[in-house]
Amino acid sequence: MVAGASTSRTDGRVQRGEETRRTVLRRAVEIASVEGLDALSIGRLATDLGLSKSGVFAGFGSKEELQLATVRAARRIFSDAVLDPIAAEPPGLRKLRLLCESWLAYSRARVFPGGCFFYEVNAEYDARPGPLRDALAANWREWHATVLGLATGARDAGELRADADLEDITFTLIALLENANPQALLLDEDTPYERAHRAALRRLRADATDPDTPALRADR
Amino acid sequence: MVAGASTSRTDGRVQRGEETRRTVLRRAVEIASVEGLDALSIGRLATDLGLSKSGVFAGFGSKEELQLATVRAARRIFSDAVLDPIAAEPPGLRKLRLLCESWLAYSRARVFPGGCFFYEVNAEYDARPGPLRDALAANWREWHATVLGLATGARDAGELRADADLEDITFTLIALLENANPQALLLDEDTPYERAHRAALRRLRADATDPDTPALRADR
DNA sequence: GAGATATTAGCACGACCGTTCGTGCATTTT
DNA sequence: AAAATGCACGAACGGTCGTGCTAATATCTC
Repeated sequence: MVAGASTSRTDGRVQRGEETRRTVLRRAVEIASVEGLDALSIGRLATDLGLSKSGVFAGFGSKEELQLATVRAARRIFSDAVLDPIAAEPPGLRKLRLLCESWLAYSRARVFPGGCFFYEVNAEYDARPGPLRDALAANWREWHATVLGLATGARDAGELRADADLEDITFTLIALLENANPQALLLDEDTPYERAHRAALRRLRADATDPDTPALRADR
Repeated sequence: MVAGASTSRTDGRVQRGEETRRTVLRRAVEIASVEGLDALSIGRLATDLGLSKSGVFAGFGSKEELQLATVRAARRIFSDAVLDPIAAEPPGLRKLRLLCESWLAYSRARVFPGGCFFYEVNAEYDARPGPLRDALAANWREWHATVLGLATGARDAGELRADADLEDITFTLIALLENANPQALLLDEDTPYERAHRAALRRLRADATDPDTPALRADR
């Protein structure tokens, strides 16, 4: 009791439990990316996955906890899809550019069937106080800090001008990326991704110390 | 019957009906801007407004029709708040800049309590086929065409370079504006509006024939 | 006035919601 | 072998949902 540290070495029961939790969350993340966190319903998840409603419920304790767990699961997926591929890249302008491309590929490839998970749920909860908004705000700050960190790295590497407003650059890049998503989905087009890519490179070039660096060629 | 053209000159009955419809829609638009079109419920609207559920229902015929009417109502409010104020302005770079400022003021002032109505509902329905998505896509195209039209006006006035990519400019401006909204709401900050404004001016300046035109001074 | 017409109210329906409860079952611990 | 643990089940709870029906009410035409 002192430290509930042990479910022995390997408990097949809890292992099975976590497996179902994962199954539920995999589906939950899909639904939420298309229809929002409000559209998550325990009964529907149960039906979709051939489980019992009470079983699904028991795995999370409440609907809100299910929603929070869904956000956490989405964060991991996002991180795997967008951040991991460029993790090994050394700081610099190239890394920042690769991040943009990685993000666009992530939205384009429909890693979440509804496009960017966070675009959807941020819009859903940005004006509704509560634990969900708090969690989403934290995720946002984390994402923002990541981009800002890469921008800082590029400046420290001497590839962005010393007086560049890194916060403004971060804001602009995120805006361009995020906005490609709804436009591509709503109009069923691919061009928004190209425009976002072009515009992002353009913005970086504007504050680059060497606008002719291979990472920033205009390519028309 | 030949032409159902007449509900006489002034029929107090239908007038009263339209009045309640307006009342319902005013509330519906508020709710939807914060919680989305899915969160609209006939019973809730009735309770909120002291009407009967069936009364509200009868005014629209179906939930989907209520949602579509809500979108139309929001479109009018948006147009009044953002477009009307600059309608008299002659085409040119200044008008384009004023549009950006008008939009930012609209989001900032919470014309809709949940920030930009369309940001919310586009995210909600951009991945869900159906009449609602179609209506939202049409609205988007209209908005896009408006911005593009102003950009074209600015170029035709000789204030934007002839070879400027107006589509890219339009995409970028919209992205900057729309993205200020969720960030301001989610983090409860005002700075995103300032960043969006600065970034929009910056983008326009980049393709302006005379970057020192008063409409585009950097102001720091 | 009478009668037509359009808006609103009252009520009931079936479906689904989140949640609670008691139970069965497989696994781990003793 | 017995006890304890943890997951999943089915049934049921009170609510709310959208949507029909029918009746009452207000306003029009005549």
